[in-house]
Amino acid sequence: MPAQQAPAGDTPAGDDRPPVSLWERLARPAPAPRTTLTPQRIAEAAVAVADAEGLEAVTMRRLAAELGVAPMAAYRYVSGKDELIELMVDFVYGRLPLGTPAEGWRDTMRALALNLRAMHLAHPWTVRAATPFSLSPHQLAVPEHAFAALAEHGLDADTTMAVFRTVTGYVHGSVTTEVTLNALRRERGWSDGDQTRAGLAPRMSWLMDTGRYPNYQRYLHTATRKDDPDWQFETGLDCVLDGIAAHFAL
Amino acid sequence: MPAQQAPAGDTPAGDDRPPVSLWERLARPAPAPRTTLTPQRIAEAAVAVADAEGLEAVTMRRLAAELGVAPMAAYRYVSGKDELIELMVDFVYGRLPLGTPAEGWRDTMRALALNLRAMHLAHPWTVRAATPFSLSPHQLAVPEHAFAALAEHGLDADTTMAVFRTVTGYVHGSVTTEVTLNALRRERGWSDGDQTRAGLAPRMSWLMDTGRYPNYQRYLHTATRKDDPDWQFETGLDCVLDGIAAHFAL
DNA sequence: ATCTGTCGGATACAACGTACACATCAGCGT
DNA sequence: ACGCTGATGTGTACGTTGTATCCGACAGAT
Repeated sequence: MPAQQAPAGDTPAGDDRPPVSLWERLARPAPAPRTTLTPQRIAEAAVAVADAEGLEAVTMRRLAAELGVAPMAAYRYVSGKDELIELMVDFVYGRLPLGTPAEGWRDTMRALALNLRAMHLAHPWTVRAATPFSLSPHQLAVPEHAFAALAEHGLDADTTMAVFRTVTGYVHGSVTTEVTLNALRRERGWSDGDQTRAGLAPRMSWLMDTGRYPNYQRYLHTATRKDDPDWQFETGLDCVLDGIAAHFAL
Repeated sequence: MPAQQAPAGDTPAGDDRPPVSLWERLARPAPAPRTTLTPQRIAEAAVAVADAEGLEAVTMRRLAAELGVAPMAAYRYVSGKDELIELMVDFVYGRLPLGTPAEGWRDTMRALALNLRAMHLAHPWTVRAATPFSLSPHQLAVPEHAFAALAEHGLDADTTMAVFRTVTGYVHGSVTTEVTLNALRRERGWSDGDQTRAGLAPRMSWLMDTGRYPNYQRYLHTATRKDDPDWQFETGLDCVLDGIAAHFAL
Protein backbone atom coordinates (compact mmCIF):
# COMPACT_ATOMS: atom_id res chain seq x y z
CA MET A 1 0.00 0.00 0.00
CA PRO A 2 1.66 3.18 -1.12
CA ALA A 3 1.95 5.83 1.54
CA GLN A 4 2.21 8.58 -1.01
CA GLN A 5 1.31 9.15 -4.61
CA ALA A 6 2.61 11.23 -7.47
CA PRO A 7 1.70 13.93 -8.11
CA ALA A 8 1.16 14.80 -4.50
CA GLY A 9 -2.43 15.11 -3.38
CA ASP A 10 -4.08 13.18 -6.17
CA THR A 11 -6.11 10.08 -5.96
CA PRO A 12 -5.76 7.23 -8.46
CA ALA A 13 -9.34 7.74 -9.60
CA GLY A 14 -9.82 10.78 -11.77
CA ASP A 15 -12.06 12.90 -9.55
CA ASP A 16 -11.56 16.60 -10.04
CA ARG A 17 -10.69 17.54 -6.43
CA PRO A 18 -8.16 15.72 -4.29
CA PRO A 19 -10.05 14.68 -1.17
CA VAL A 20 -6.88 13.99 0.79
CA SER A 21 -5.42 17.17 2.18
CA LEU A 22 -1.84 18.32 2.48
CA TRP A 23 -1.92 17.82 6.24
CA GLU A 24 -3.38 14.37 6.05
CA ARG A 25 -0.61 13.28 3.71
CA LEU A 26 2.18 14.80 5.78
CA ALA A 27 0.96 13.12 8.93
CA ARG A 28 1.57 9.68 7.48
CA PRO A 29 5.01 8.47 8.48
CA ALA A 30 7.58 8.78 5.71
CA PRO A 31 8.34 5.31 4.42
CA ALA A 32 11.88 6.22 3.45
CA PRO A 33 13.88 8.37 5.86
CA ARG A 34 15.44 10.59 3.21
CA THR A 35 16.81 13.69 4.80
CA THR A 36 17.75 15.81 1.81
CA LEU A 37 14.26 17.26 1.45
CA THR A 38 11.53 17.43 4.03
CA PRO A 39 8.38 19.51 4.54
CA GLN A 40 10.08 21.22 7.45
CA ARG A 41 13.12 22.24 5.41
CA ILE A 42 10.92 23.38 2.52
CA ALA A 43 8.77 25.50 4.79
CA GLU A 44 11.75 27.00 6.58
CA ALA A 45 13.54 27.94 3.39
CA ALA A 46 10.43 29.43 1.80
CA VAL A 47 9.58 31.41 4.93
CA ALA A 48 13.14 32.71 5.13
CA VAL A 49 12.96 34.00 1.57
CA ALA A 50 9.53 35.55 2.10
CA ASP A 51 10.64 37.25 5.30
CA ALA A 52 13.76 38.68 3.71
CA GLU A 53 12.49 39.68 0.28
CA GLY A 54 8.72 39.42 0.28
CA LEU A 55 6.29 36.80 -0.94
CA GLU A 56 6.84 37.69 -4.60
CA ALA A 57 10.45 36.55 -4.24
CA VAL A 58 9.27 33.06 -3.31
CA THR A 59 9.51 31.18 -6.56
CA MET A 60 9.61 27.47 -7.09
CA ARG A 61 12.97 27.94 -8.79
CA ARG A 62 14.29 30.24 -6.09
CA LEU A 63 13.13 27.85 -3.39
CA ALA A 64 14.88 24.99 -5.16
CA ALA A 65 18.08 27.01 -5.43
CA GLU A 66 17.88 27.85 -1.74
CA LEU A 67 17.57 24.16 -0.95
CA GLY A 68 20.32 23.17 -3.36
CA VAL A 69 17.97 21.07 -5.38
CA ALA A 70 16.36 20.90 -8.82
CA PRO A 71 13.46 23.25 -9.57
CA MET A 72 10.86 20.49 -9.57
CA ALA A 73 12.03 18.67 -6.46
CA ALA A 74 9.62 20.30 -4.02
CA TYR A 75 6.66 19.05 -6.05
CA ARG A 76 7.07 15.68 -4.34
CA TYR A 77 5.83 17.31 -1.14
CA VAL A 78 3.44 20.02 -2.28
CA SER A 79 1.07 19.73 -5.21
CA GLY A 80 1.75 23.29 -6.36
CA LYS A 81 2.58 26.76 -5.26
CA ASP A 82 -0.75 27.21 -3.47
CA GLU A 83 0.03 24.30 -1.19
CA LEU A 84 3.54 25.64 -0.65
CA ILE A 85 2.03 28.84 0.67
CA GLU A 86 -0.39 26.87 2.86
CA LEU A 87 2.64 25.06 4.23
CA MET A 88 4.45 28.34 4.89
CA VAL A 89 1.48 29.87 6.66
CA ASP A 90 0.98 26.80 8.83
CA PHE A 91 4.66 26.83 9.70
CA VAL A 92 4.46 30.42 10.91
CA TYR A 93 1.27 29.76 12.87
CA GLY A 94 3.08 26.89 14.52
CA ARG A 95 5.42 29.40 16.15
CA LEU A 96 2.56 31.50 17.52
CA PRO A 97 2.82 31.47 21.32
CA LEU A 98 -0.55 30.37 22.65
CA GLY A 99 0.35 29.30 26.16
CA THR A 100 -2.30 28.57 28.72
CA PRO A 101 -5.60 30.41 28.42
CA ALA A 102 -6.37 30.53 32.12
CA GLU A 103 -6.51 34.22 32.99
CA GLY A 104 -10.03 35.15 31.92
CA TRP A 105 -11.45 35.75 28.49
CA ARG A 106 -10.36 39.36 28.13
CA ASP A 107 -6.68 38.86 28.91
CA THR A 108 -6.65 35.76 26.77
CA MET A 109 -8.16 37.50 23.77
CA ARG A 110 -5.97 40.55 24.26
CA ALA A 111 -2.81 38.46 24.42
CA LEU A 112 -3.94 36.50 21.39
CA ALA A 113 -4.50 39.70 19.44
CA LEU A 114 -1.10 41.09 20.39
CA ASN A 115 0.61 37.82 19.49
CA LEU A 116 -1.18 37.63 16.16
CA ARG A 117 -0.12 41.18 15.39
CA ALA A 118 3.48 40.42 16.33
CA MET A 119 3.42 37.38 14.09
CA HIS A 120 2.08 39.33 11.14
CA LEU A 121 4.60 42.12 11.68
CA ALA A 122 7.45 39.61 11.80
CA HIS A 123 6.17 37.89 8.63
CA PRO A 124 4.38 40.63 6.70
CA TRP A 125 3.48 38.37 3.78
CA THR A 126 1.15 36.36 6.02
CA VAL A 127 -1.56 39.02 5.95
CA ARG A 128 -2.01 38.41 2.24
CA ALA A 129 -1.23 34.70 2.22
CA ALA A 130 -3.19 33.56 5.26
CA THR A 131 -6.65 32.60 4.06
CA PRO A 132 -9.10 31.54 6.72
CA PHE A 133 -10.73 28.15 6.10
CA SER A 134 -7.50 26.72 4.82
CA LEU A 135 -8.02 24.42 7.79
CA SER A 136 -4.39 23.83 8.59
CA PRO A 137 -3.55 22.26 11.96
CA HIS A 138 -1.73 25.22 13.46
CA GLN A 139 -4.28 27.73 12.17
CA LEU A 140 -7.10 25.75 13.71
CA ALA A 141 -5.27 25.86 17.02
CA VAL A 142 -6.08 29.58 17.23
CA PRO A 143 -9.88 29.31 17.49
CA GLU A 144 -9.41 26.23 19.64
CA HIS A 145 -7.34 28.27 22.06
CA ALA A 146 -9.81 31.15 22.07
CA PHE A 147 -12.87 28.93 22.45
CA ALA A 148 -11.30 27.25 25.45
CA ALA A 149 -10.97 30.60 27.18
CA LEU A 150 -14.44 31.75 26.14
CA ALA A 151 -16.21 28.52 27.02
CA GLU A 152 -16.28 29.13 30.77
CA HIS A 153 -18.50 32.18 30.60
CA GLY A 154 -21.77 30.63 29.58
CA LEU A 155 -21.68 31.95 26.04
CA ASP A 156 -23.42 29.86 23.43
CA ALA A 157 -21.50 28.59 20.44
CA ASP A 158 -22.67 31.30 18.05
CA THR A 159 -21.78 34.11 20.43
CA THR A 160 -18.40 32.56 21.10
CA MET A 161 -17.69 32.49 17.40
CA ALA A 162 -18.95 36.06 17.04
CA VAL A 163 -16.53 37.25 19.71
CA PHE A 164 -13.67 35.37 18.12
CA ARG A 165 -14.42 36.66 14.65
CA THR A 166 -14.80 40.22 15.89
CA VAL A 167 -11.42 40.23 17.53
CA THR A 168 -9.56 38.41 14.78
CA GLY A 169 -11.36 40.44 12.14
CA TYR A 170 -10.18 43.64 13.75
CA VAL A 171 -6.66 42.28 14.13
CA HIS A 172 -6.42 41.11 10.56
CA GLY A 173 -7.83 44.28 9.07
CA SER A 174 -5.85 46.59 11.26
CA VAL A 175 -2.57 44.79 10.79
CA THR A 176 -3.12 44.68 7.05
CA THR A 177 -3.01 48.45 6.78
CA GLU A 178 -0.03 48.57 9.12
CA VAL A 179 1.91 45.98 7.16
CA THR A 180 1.05 47.60 3.85
CA LEU A 181 2.45 50.91 5.01
CA ASN A 182 5.56 49.19 6.36
CA ALA A 183 6.13 47.48 3.03
CA LEU A 184 5.80 50.76 1.18
CA ARG A 185 8.24 52.45 3.53
CA ARG A 186 10.73 49.65 3.24
CA GLU A 187 10.73 49.46 -0.53
CA ARG A 188 11.13 53.22 -0.76
CA GLY A 189 13.75 53.36 1.96
CA TRP A 190 11.82 55.65 4.30
CA SER A 191 12.96 54.96 7.83
CA ASP A 192 10.78 57.21 10.00
CA GLY A 193 7.42 58.92 9.80
CA ASP A 194 8.80 62.24 8.63
CA GLN A 195 10.63 60.67 5.71
CA THR A 196 7.46 58.78 4.84
CA ARG A 197 5.40 61.96 4.79
CA ALA A 198 8.08 63.68 2.76
CA GLY A 199 8.06 60.86 0.23
CA LEU A 200 4.28 60.83 0.06
CA ALA A 201 4.10 64.61 -0.10
CA PRO A 202 3.86 65.06 -3.89
CA ARG A 203 0.92 62.71 -4.28
CA MET A 204 -0.63 63.87 -1.05
CA SER A 205 -0.41 67.60 -1.65
CA TRP A 206 -1.82 67.23 -5.13
CA LEU A 207 -4.82 65.41 -3.71
CA MET A 208 -5.22 67.93 -0.90
CA ASP A 209 -5.00 70.85 -3.33
CA THR A 210 -8.17 69.61 -4.99
CA GLY A 211 -9.92 70.88 -1.87
CA ARG A 212 -12.11 67.81 -1.68
CA TYR A 213 -10.69 66.49 1.59
CA PRO A 214 -10.90 69.30 4.16
CA ASN A 215 -11.51 66.99 7.12
CA TYR A 216 -8.71 64.67 6.17
CA GLN A 217 -6.40 67.64 5.76
CA ARG A 218 -7.33 68.89 9.21
CA TYR A 219 -6.45 65.47 10.58
CA LEU A 220 -3.04 65.59 8.89
CA HIS A 221 -2.26 68.95 10.50
CA THR A 222 -3.47 68.32 14.03
CA ALA A 223 -2.77 64.64 14.73
CA THR A 224 0.14 63.91 17.04
CA ARG A 225 0.17 60.10 17.26
CA LYS A 226 0.50 59.31 13.56
CA ASP A 227 3.80 57.56 14.23
CA ASP A 228 2.65 55.43 17.14
CA PRO A 229 1.29 52.22 15.61
CA ASP A 230 1.32 50.43 18.95
CA TRP A 231 -1.00 53.04 20.46
CA GLN A 232 -3.24 52.94 17.40
CA PHE A 233 -3.54 49.17 17.45
CA GLU A 234 -4.10 48.85 21.18
CA THR A 235 -6.59 51.70 21.30
CA GLY A 236 -8.71 50.02 18.68
CA LEU A 237 -8.26 46.66 20.34
CA ASP A 238 -9.42 47.99 23.69
CA CYS A 239 -12.43 49.50 21.95
CA VAL A 240 -13.28 46.12 20.52
CA LEU A 241 -12.84 44.36 23.86
CA ASP A 242 -14.89 47.01 25.65
CA GLY A 243 -17.59 46.51 23.06
CA ILE A 244 -17.65 42.77 23.56
CA ALA A 245 -17.86 43.17 27.31
CA ALA A 246 -20.70 45.68 27.00
CA HIS A 247 -22.62 43.91 24.25
CA PHE A 248 -22.63 40.49 25.88
CA ALA A 249 -22.53 41.71 29.51
CA LEU A 250 -19.36 39.79 30.29
CA MET B 1 5.01 71.37 -22.45
CA PRO B 2 3.97 67.78 -22.90
CA ALA B 3 0.93 66.72 -20.98
CA GLN B 4 1.92 63.07 -20.88
CA GLN B 5 5.06 61.06 -21.32
CA ALA B 6 6.02 57.60 -22.35
CA PRO B 7 6.22 55.31 -20.55
CA ALA B 8 3.45 56.56 -18.35
CA GLY B 9 4.45 57.92 -14.99
CA ASP B 10 8.08 58.65 -15.70
CA THR B 11 9.88 61.92 -15.55
CA PRO B 12 12.45 62.97 -18.15
CA ALA B 13 15.17 62.95 -15.54
CA GLY B 14 16.31 59.49 -14.54
CA ASP B 15 15.20 59.41 -10.91
CA ASP B 16 14.21 55.97 -9.76
CA ARG B 17 10.67 56.72 -8.49
CA PRO B 18 8.02 58.53 -10.54
CA PRO B 19 6.91 61.46 -8.38
CA VAL B 20 3.80 62.12 -10.46
CA SER B 21 0.98 59.81 -9.53
CA LEU B 22 -1.54 58.00 -11.65
CA TRP B 23 -4.31 60.28 -10.48
CA GLU B 24 -2.38 63.46 -11.12
CA ARG B 25 -1.71 62.37 -14.68
CA LEU B 26 -5.29 61.36 -15.37
CA ALA B 27 -6.64 64.67 -14.09
CA ARG B 28 -4.83 66.62 -16.77
CA PRO B 29 -7.10 67.15 -19.76
CA ALA B 30 -6.39 64.76 -22.57
CA PRO B 31 -4.73 66.71 -25.37
CA ALA B 32 -6.20 64.50 -28.04
CA PRO B 33 -9.83 63.46 -27.70
CA ARG B 34 -9.24 59.90 -28.81
CA THR B 35 -12.15 57.73 -27.84
CA THR B 36 -10.89 54.25 -28.63
CA LEU B 37 -9.18 53.86 -25.27
CA THR B 38 -9.79 55.74 -22.06
CA PRO B 39 -9.07 55.15 -18.36
CA GLN B 40 -12.80 54.74 -17.81
CA ARG B 41 -13.13 52.05 -20.44
CA ILE B 42 -10.00 50.28 -19.21
CA ALA B 43 -11.22 50.27 -15.62
CA GLU B 44 -14.70 49.08 -16.57
CA ALA B 45 -13.42 46.23 -18.70
CA ALA B 46 -10.91 45.09 -16.10
CA VAL B 47 -13.48 45.26 -13.30
CA ALA B 48 -15.96 43.29 -15.39
CA VAL B 49 -13.44 40.51 -15.93
CA ALA B 50 -12.42 40.46 -12.26
CA ASP B 51 -16.04 40.35 -11.11
CA ALA B 52 -16.90 37.51 -13.45
CA GLU B 53 -13.79 35.34 -13.23
CA GLY B 54 -11.65 36.63 -10.39
CA LEU B 55 -8.61 38.84 -10.21
CA GLU B 56 -6.30 36.16 -11.56
CA ALA B 57 -8.22 36.25 -14.84
CA VAL B 58 -7.30 39.90 -15.28
CA THR B 59 -4.35 39.75 -17.60
CA MET B 60 -2.91 42.53 -19.68
CA ARG B 61 -3.56 40.38 -22.75
CA ARG B 62 -7.05 39.43 -21.64
CA LEU B 63 -7.85 43.06 -20.92
CA ALA B 64 -6.58 44.05 -24.35
CA ALA B 65 -8.68 41.37 -26.00
CA GLU B 66 -11.72 42.54 -24.06
CA LEU B 67 -11.11 46.07 -25.34
CA GLY B 68 -10.44 44.90 -28.89
CA VAL B 69 -6.94 46.30 -28.82
CA ALA B 70 -3.31 45.19 -28.89
CA PRO B 71 -1.81 43.71 -25.71
CA MET B 72 0.40 46.71 -25.01
CA ALA B 73 -2.16 49.41 -25.69
CA ALA B 74 -3.24 49.96 -22.10
CA TYR B 75 0.32 50.81 -21.10
CA ARG B 76 -0.28 54.32 -22.45
CA TYR B 77 -2.58 54.89 -19.48
CA VAL B 78 -1.15 52.78 -16.68
CA SER B 79 2.52 52.22 -16.05
CA GLY B 80 2.04 48.54 -15.25
CA LYS B 81 -0.29 46.01 -13.79
CA ASP B 82 -0.02 47.47 -10.29
CA GLU B 83 -1.40 50.76 -11.51
CA LEU B 84 -4.12 48.95 -13.41
CA ILE B 85 -5.26 47.39 -10.17
CA GLU B 86 -5.10 50.77 -8.43
CA LEU B 87 -7.31 52.07 -11.20
CA MET B 88 -9.78 49.20 -10.76
CA VAL B 89 -9.98 49.68 -7.02
CA ASP B 90 -10.52 53.40 -7.34
CA PHE B 91 -13.23 52.76 -9.91
CA VAL B 92 -15.11 50.49 -7.52
CA TYR B 93 -14.70 52.90 -4.61
CA GLY B 94 -16.17 55.57 -6.85
CA ARG B 95 -19.44 53.66 -6.84
CA LEU B 96 -19.57 53.42 -3.05
CA PRO B 97 -22.66 55.27 -1.83
CA LEU B 98 -21.52 57.78 0.77
CA GLY B 99 -24.48 60.15 0.84
CA THR B 100 -24.80 62.81 3.48
CA PRO B 101 -23.24 62.09 6.88
CA ALA B 102 -25.75 64.05 8.94
CA GLU B 103 -27.40 61.47 11.20
CA GLY B 104 -24.87 61.21 14.04
CA TRP B 105 -21.59 59.38 14.16
CA ARG B 106 -22.93 55.94 14.96
CA ASP B 107 -25.43 55.70 12.14
CA THR B 108 -22.89 57.17 9.76
CA MET B 109 -20.21 54.65 10.67
CA ARG B 110 -22.68 51.79 10.68
CA ALA B 111 -23.96 52.69 7.23
CA LEU B 112 -20.41 53.11 5.99
CA ALA B 113 -19.49 49.67 7.30
CA LEU B 114 -22.51 48.04 5.69
CA ASN B 115 -21.81 49.79 2.38
CA LEU B 116 -18.16 48.77 2.43
CA ARG B 117 -19.16 45.19 3.09
CA ALA B 118 -21.67 45.26 0.24
CA MET B 119 -19.00 46.65 -2.07
CA HIS B 120 -16.52 43.96 -1.15
CA LEU B 121 -19.13 41.23 -1.53
CA ALA B 122 -20.07 42.55 -4.96
CA HIS B 123 -16.40 42.73 -6.01
CA PRO B 124 -14.68 40.04 -3.96
CA TRP B 125 -11.24 40.69 -5.47
CA THR B 126 -11.14 44.12 -3.80
CA VAL B 127 -10.36 42.68 -0.38
CA ARG B 128 -7.03 41.45 -1.71
CA ALA B 129 -6.37 44.26 -4.17
CA ALA B 130 -7.35 47.26 -2.07
CA THR B 131 -4.23 48.43 -0.30
CA PRO B 132 -4.65 51.33 2.08
CA PHE B 133 -2.31 54.27 1.45
CA SER B 134 -2.68 53.87 -2.27
CA LEU B 135 -4.07 57.38 -1.86
CA SER B 136 -6.54 57.23 -4.70
CA PRO B 137 -9.19 59.97 -4.89
CA HIS B 138 -12.21 57.76 -4.29
CA GLN B 139 -10.52 55.79 -1.52
CA LEU B 140 -9.60 58.98 0.28
CA ALA B 141 -13.23 60.02 0.12
CA VAL B 142 -14.02 57.32 2.68
CA PRO B 143 -12.03 58.73 5.62
CA GLU B 144 -13.09 62.20 4.52
CA HIS B 145 -16.71 61.14 4.81
CA ALA B 146 -16.17 59.50 8.18
CA PHE B 147 -14.14 62.36 9.62
CA ALA B 148 -16.88 64.80 8.67
CA ALA B 149 -19.36 62.81 10.74
CA LEU B 150 -16.95 62.34 13.63
CA ALA B 151 -15.72 65.93 13.73
CA GLU B 152 -18.79 67.32 15.49
CA HIS B 153 -18.29 65.36 18.68
CA GLY B 154 -15.23 67.06 20.10
CA LEU B 155 -12.90 64.18 19.36
CA ASP B 156 -9.29 65.08 18.71
CA ALA B 157 -7.66 64.08 15.45
CA ASP B 158 -5.92 61.00 16.81
CA THR B 159 -9.07 59.64 18.41
CA THR B 160 -11.05 60.30 15.25
CA MET B 161 -8.53 58.29 13.27
CA ALA B 162 -8.56 55.55 15.91
CA VAL B 163 -12.33 55.21 15.59
CA PHE B 164 -12.14 55.15 11.82
CA ARG B 165 -9.37 52.58 11.76
CA THR B 166 -11.12 50.40 14.30
CA VAL B 167 -14.31 50.23 12.26
CA THR B 168 -12.67 49.84 8.86
CA GLY B 169 -10.18 47.38 10.31
CA TYR B 170 -12.98 45.21 11.58
CA VAL B 171 -14.86 45.52 8.29
CA HIS B 172 -11.87 44.62 6.17
CA GLY B 173 -10.82 41.69 8.29
CA SER B 174 -14.29 40.33 8.72
CA VAL B 175 -15.22 40.63 5.07
CA THR B 176 -11.95 39.02 4.05
CA THR B 177 -12.89 35.78 5.76
CA GLU B 178 -16.39 35.99 4.36
CA VAL B 179 -15.20 36.58 0.80
CA THR B 180 -12.59 33.85 1.04
CA LEU B 181 -15.20 31.32 2.04
CA ASN B 182 -17.50 32.52 -0.74
CA ALA B 183 -14.72 32.09 -3.29
CA LEU B 184 -14.02 28.58 -2.08
CA ARG B 185 -17.70 27.67 -2.26
CA ARG B 186 -18.03 29.13 -5.72
CA GLU B 187 -15.04 27.38 -7.24
CA ARG B 188 -16.15 24.06 -5.76
CA GLY B 189 -19.77 24.57 -6.72
CA TRP B 190 -21.17 24.41 -3.19
CA SER B 191 -24.38 26.39 -3.10
CA ASP B 192 -25.49 26.26 0.53
CA GLY B 193 -23.97 25.71 3.93
CA ASP B 194 -24.75 22.00 4.07
CA GLN B 195 -23.03 21.33 0.77
CA THR B 196 -20.06 23.34 1.99
CA ARG B 197 -19.78 21.30 5.16
CA ALA B 198 -20.16 18.12 3.16
CA GLY B 199 -17.37 19.19 0.84
CA LEU B 200 -15.13 20.19 3.72
CA ALA B 201 -15.99 17.06 5.67
CA PRO B 202 -13.01 14.88 4.66
CA ARG B 203 -10.39 17.44 5.66
CA MET B 204 -12.40 18.54 8.65
CA SER B 205 -13.11 15.14 10.11
CA TRP B 206 -9.49 14.10 9.72
CA LEU B 207 -8.43 17.14 11.71
CA MET B 208 -11.13 16.58 14.32
CA ASP B 209 -10.16 12.93 14.68
CA THR B 210 -6.78 14.03 15.94
CA GLY B 211 -8.61 15.04 19.07
CA ARG B 212 -6.68 18.29 19.36
CA TYR B 213 -9.65 20.59 18.80
CA PRO B 214 -12.34 19.61 21.31
CA ASN B 215 -13.68 23.15 21.78
CA TYR B 216 -13.81 23.78 18.06
CA GLN B 217 -15.61 20.49 17.59
CA ARG B 218 -18.15 21.44 20.22
CA TYR B 219 -18.76 24.68 18.34
CA LEU B 220 -19.35 22.78 15.12
CA HIS B 221 -21.98 20.62 16.78
CA THR B 222 -23.92 23.22 18.73
CA ALA B 223 -23.82 26.39 16.62
CA THR B 224 -27.03 27.30 14.84
CA ARG B 225 -26.15 30.52 13.00
CA LYS B 226 -23.21 29.24 10.99
CA ASP B 227 -25.07 30.07 7.77
CA ASP B 228 -26.10 33.59 8.68
CA PRO B 229 -23.24 35.84 7.57
CA ASP B 230 -25.36 38.98 7.91
CA TRP B 231 -26.00 38.23 11.58
CA GLN B 232 -22.34 37.44 12.14
CA PHE B 233 -21.14 40.63 10.52
CA GLU B 234 -23.65 42.91 12.20
CA THR B 235 -23.18 41.35 15.61
CA GLY B 236 -19.47 42.03 15.45
CA LEU B 237 -20.08 45.49 14.04
CA ASP B 238 -22.44 46.39 16.87
CA CYS B 239 -19.84 45.15 19.33
CA VAL B 240 -17.27 47.45 17.78
CA LEU B 241 -19.63 50.41 17.80
CA ASP B 242 -20.65 49.72 21.39
CA GLY B 243 -17.00 49.60 22.30
CA ILE B 244 -16.29 52.94 20.66
CA ALA B 245 -19.23 54.53 22.44
CA ALA B 246 -18.09 53.12 25.76
CA HIS B 247 -14.39 53.75 25.38
CA PHE B 248 -14.70 57.37 24.29
CA ALA B 249 -17.92 58.16 26.18
CA LEU B 250 -19.75 59.21 23.03
C1' DA C 1 1.18 70.97 -46.62
C1' DT C 2 4.31 70.17 -43.10
C1' DC C 3 5.55 69.45 -38.44
C1' DT C 4 4.91 67.69 -33.71
C1' DG C 5 3.45 64.86 -30.41
C1' DT C 6 0.10 61.19 -29.14
C1' DC C 7 -1.92 56.84 -29.98
C1' DG C 8 -2.17 51.92 -30.80
C1' DG C 9 0.37 47.75 -33.18
C1' DA C 10 4.00 44.36 -33.72
C1' DT C 11 7.67 41.86 -32.08
C1' DA C 12 10.43 39.95 -28.66
C1' DC C 13 12.33 38.40 -24.21
C1' DA C 14 12.98 36.86 -19.50
C1' DA C 15 10.75 34.66 -15.81
C1' DC C 16 7.18 32.07 -14.06
C1' DG C 17 4.42 27.52 -12.81
C1' DT C 18 4.43 22.98 -13.90
C1' DA C 19 3.75 18.49 -16.92
C1' DC C 20 6.42 14.52 -18.09
C1' DA C 21 9.84 11.08 -18.58
C1' DC C 22 14.08 9.58 -16.71
C1' DA C 23 17.90 8.37 -13.46
C1' DT C 24 19.05 7.01 -8.80
C1' DC C 25 19.08 5.35 -4.26
C1' DA C 26 17.43 2.64 0.03
C1' DG C 27 15.70 -1.28 1.98
C1' DC C 28 13.48 -5.56 1.39
C1' DG C 29 12.91 -10.74 0.72
C1' DT C 30 15.48 -14.22 -0.97
C1' DA D 1 25.17 -11.04 -1.78
C1' DC D 2 21.69 -9.77 -5.15
C1' DG D 3 18.30 -7.94 -7.84
C1' DC D 4 13.45 -6.03 -7.27
C1' DT D 5 10.44 -2.12 -6.12
C1' DG D 6 8.89 2.05 -5.09
C1' DA D 7 10.09 6.54 -3.24
C1' DT D 8 13.08 10.54 -4.48
C1' DG D 9 15.32 14.02 -7.05
C1' DT D 10 16.84 15.61 -12.23
C1' DG D 11 16.45 17.31 -16.93
C1' DT D 12 13.95 19.16 -20.37
C1' DA D 13 10.35 21.52 -22.26
C1' DC D 14 5.92 24.10 -22.97
C1' DG D 15 2.48 27.60 -22.37
C1' DT D 16 1.54 31.95 -20.16
C1' DT D 17 2.69 36.04 -18.00
C1' DG D 18 4.41 41.13 -17.61
C1' DT D 19 6.62 44.39 -20.20
C1' DA D 20 10.67 46.83 -23.02
C1' DT D 21 11.23 48.61 -27.46
C1' DC D 22 10.62 50.15 -31.99
C1' DC D 23 7.30 51.40 -35.43
C1' DG D 24 3.70 53.36 -38.40
C1' DA D 25 -0.43 56.23 -38.43
C1' DC D 26 -3.26 59.93 -37.31
C1' DA D 27 -4.81 64.80 -35.43
C1' DG D 28 -4.30 69.69 -34.82
C1' DA D 29 -1.70 73.86 -35.16
C1' DT D 30 1.25 76.41 -38.02
